[in-house]
Amino acid sequence: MSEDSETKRQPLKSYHHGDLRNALIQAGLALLAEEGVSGLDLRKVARRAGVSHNAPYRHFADKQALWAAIAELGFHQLTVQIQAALANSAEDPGAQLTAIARSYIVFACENPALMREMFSGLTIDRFAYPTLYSASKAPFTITVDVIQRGQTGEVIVVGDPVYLTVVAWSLMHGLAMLLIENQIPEARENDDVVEELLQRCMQQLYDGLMQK
Amino acid sequence: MSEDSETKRQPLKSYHHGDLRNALIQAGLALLAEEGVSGLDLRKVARRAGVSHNAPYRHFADKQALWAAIAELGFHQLTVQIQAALANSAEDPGAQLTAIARSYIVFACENPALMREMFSGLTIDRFAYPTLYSASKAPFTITVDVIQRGQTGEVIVVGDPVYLTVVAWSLMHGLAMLLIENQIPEARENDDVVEELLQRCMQQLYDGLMQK
DNA sequence: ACCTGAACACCGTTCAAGT
DNA sequence: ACCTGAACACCGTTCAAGT
Repeated sequence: MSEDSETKRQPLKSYHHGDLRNALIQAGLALLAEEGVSGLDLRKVARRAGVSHNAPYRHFADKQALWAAIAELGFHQLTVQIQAALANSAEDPGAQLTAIARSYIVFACENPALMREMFSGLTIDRFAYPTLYSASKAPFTITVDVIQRGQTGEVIVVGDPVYLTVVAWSLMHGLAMLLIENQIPEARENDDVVEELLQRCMQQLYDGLMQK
Repeated sequence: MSEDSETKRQPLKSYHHGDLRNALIQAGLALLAEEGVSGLDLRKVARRAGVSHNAPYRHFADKQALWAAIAELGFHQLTVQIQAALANSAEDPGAQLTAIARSYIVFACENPALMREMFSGLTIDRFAYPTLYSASKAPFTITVDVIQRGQTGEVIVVGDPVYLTVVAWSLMHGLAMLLIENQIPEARENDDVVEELLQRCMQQLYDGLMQK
């Protein structure tokens, strides 16, 4: 929440509060959590940050650019949570993949509006916001690594690790998005059911769906 | 496109063109396809339908209600395509699941903005737009049926068919959403890669990820 | 019933100006 | 450099009124 420990130290307080860019992003995150995607507007964000309605234009070309910066921070937060989960997980690649999927889904359920914003079409043109685009790929890259290590240890089947990662990522992403869209009403407000769904998804992925 | 063959017959032409409600939905679909989600606004939709900017309020409580109606039609179109694909597919449950997934992904890639609108949070409160919510579950229900038939024929593993469907649906939904968000750049504008990804997803789902 | 025109509050963006 | 106030075009919604 307060990432400005060193910038605050200097008495530079240039005109307003030293780091308006960050203040705007934080205000946007807060509004997203409180009011959802439809509550996000530029003037409201500026008001919340305590500046006039066009101060943001000093830091962002337009509304979309601020939205992109918010989404980018979302991807960084998600990546941090995934890495923390991996650090606390067993060496077993199966357990690691499940840990990644669990972080992904917990993050989505705790930040549904942010998650929607992150996957709202901002990265369609992947060169429009290059830092957003590359931030969005970090979870993918982490998963590729885990799968490669699993293959080296002969725990995971052979095959192009990128393709295998697309499969695993699609599964966790789909479950996350269906959950926040409330398409699986049994799981609404019920963490046990969410965990059960996660377990079943991963188990089916590991074992396969077909009768052997 | 033209679903008004019988309403046009009568000379009822009440005031404007007999079925404004439908004309507004069609105009919205067209705008969505042409300009994306951000191009959707109520006044523009009304203009395109040839009516004043508040005529829509005779048919929809507010902007969201029209958006919900558009999303609902999207789910119906998706359902029709899935059913058509199933009708042309072999009896084999594996082939049928792949056919469902292929329709789902082709629909998403051909209508990315509509797909985003369909899963944009409108169904979070699943009682806000009940017909939208029930329309959104049709693909799920169809998949449950296929899986149940596969279990009866002892081709698909035993287990709660609803849970198994959540797994399969998450996988196809996740792949579809990642594709339209351009998170898998190799697949951009390349139908062969999309088909390859689909095949790998389904194969991995059927066979399992782990070394046996 | 169904549609229109005027009106209001509000948003995104621009511009000239202030420190 | 960074911020403000006025201005413009536009949107969502409401209301009184027209056929």
